[in-house]
Amino acid sequence: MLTLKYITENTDDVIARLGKKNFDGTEIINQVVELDRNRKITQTQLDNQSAEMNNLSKEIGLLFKQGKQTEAAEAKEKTTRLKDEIKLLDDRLSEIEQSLNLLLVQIPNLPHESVPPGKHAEDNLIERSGGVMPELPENAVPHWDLAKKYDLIDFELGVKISGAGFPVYKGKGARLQRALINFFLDNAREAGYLEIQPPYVVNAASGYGTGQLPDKEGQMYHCTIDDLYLIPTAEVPVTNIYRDVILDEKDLPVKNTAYSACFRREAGSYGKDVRGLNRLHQFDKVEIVQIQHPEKSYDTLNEMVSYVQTLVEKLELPWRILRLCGGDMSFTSALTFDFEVFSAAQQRWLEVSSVSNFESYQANRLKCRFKGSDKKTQLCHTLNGSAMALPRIVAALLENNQTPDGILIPKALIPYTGFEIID
RNA sequence: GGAGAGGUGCUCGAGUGGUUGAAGAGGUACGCCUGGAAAGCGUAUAUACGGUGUGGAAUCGUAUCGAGAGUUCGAAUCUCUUCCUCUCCGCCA
Repeated sequence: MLTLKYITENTDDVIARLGKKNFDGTEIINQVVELDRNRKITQTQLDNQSAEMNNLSKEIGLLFKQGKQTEAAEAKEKTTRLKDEIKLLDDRLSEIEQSLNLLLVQIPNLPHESVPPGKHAEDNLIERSGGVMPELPENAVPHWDLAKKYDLIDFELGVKISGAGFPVYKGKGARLQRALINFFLDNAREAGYLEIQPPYVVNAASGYGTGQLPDKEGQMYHCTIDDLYLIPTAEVPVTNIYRDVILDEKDLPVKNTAYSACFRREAGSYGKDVRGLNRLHQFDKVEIVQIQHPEKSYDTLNEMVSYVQTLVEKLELPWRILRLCGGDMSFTSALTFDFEVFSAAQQRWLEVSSVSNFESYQANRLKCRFKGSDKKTQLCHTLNGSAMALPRIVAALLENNQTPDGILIPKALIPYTGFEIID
């Protein structure tokens, strides 16, 4: 969430910039400013009363020591009134802080100045693109047919065991998954990321830390008996490593990567758009996370985008990078680049990665700070990106590389799969 | 799952109702000392919010000793709830 300080000091600017996200913040921001004013007044009053109380208590202690019982008893009586007032003020302060917090989590992050205006995905800017569009054989088919033909992925079996959206990978299909995971992890490690293997379930505090809770609760699977949530992405456990942490400036940037299965309830629609691997309840993803000094976070964002680009290039997929418009960006992001690869048989661009700079929005909620040589603590900037999500990559690989003889594996991946063709 | 012990600052560790935000030690930083280093000596070393205030600073107040609630004039210290850790037993990959 945005910091109170920033909102109160830049009120008009905040409202204006929220407009780019198609968010009318006039009312809510003014409420916040008003509440904050109240908060300060109440806090000051409370502090003063508490100080008086503390002084009185000390006096009483002294009086008792000196054996002045009557004076002590008199002083005691004075505290009754103070006590009531303190209780009242304390309650009021908690109420104000609660309301404030409730409002703050409803305000999205401010978009970076380079974010293009727009409301929908069509308004996103194509930043750059690359790769070669494949020429498919006449009888080319979408990946769900290929998966069946070569017995790589069994969607019906998944339905039997779990439900729709939980595919079963088999044989070379399963090996391809494993190969891609290792390929992505190895690349990330070589790019300087520390590999992490996080828990797949998290507690509520972690859910709040990265903003899945309270508003997006329905998107996560919830184990109610133990009040734990299945992670929708490794971002959640990995980022929460740094919850309530004060880093040393010289430890920045922190670069972490993690593979995890990702679980999404995603009450989505059915049909062509979500067929096959396009949308799943469980899928595999390698995530990259960086925590960076505020002054360097946009350089880091570029670095991460370039890194992801090397992945799609090595996989020899036609790709393009979109700079998301204000309306298509996530709630928490300041600037987001989406990667899409072209899935030739479906004739569609599929989103395979999303790389974002959250600036201090997420860090503020996490209380992830750093301390520099000037001994001041300030909020870090956090960034993350998928590098990458497997299902759509697999869809594109299958579709684009189909030949009459079978499906060819890109060169960079062969050391990982141990086979060159699926036939 | 049963029985017991415990959770204090960056770390270890003292502290069982009254200037204790917290002794002591270690670590770290800076300074002195040294030709350089070690040792030694000195100083500093939590966070948040609020007040006054500044070029930067500074300074005062409040809260925080796992978390939450309570008793009390006063709680790290007493009570309750809850979370977590450790030991023993049981169960189990």
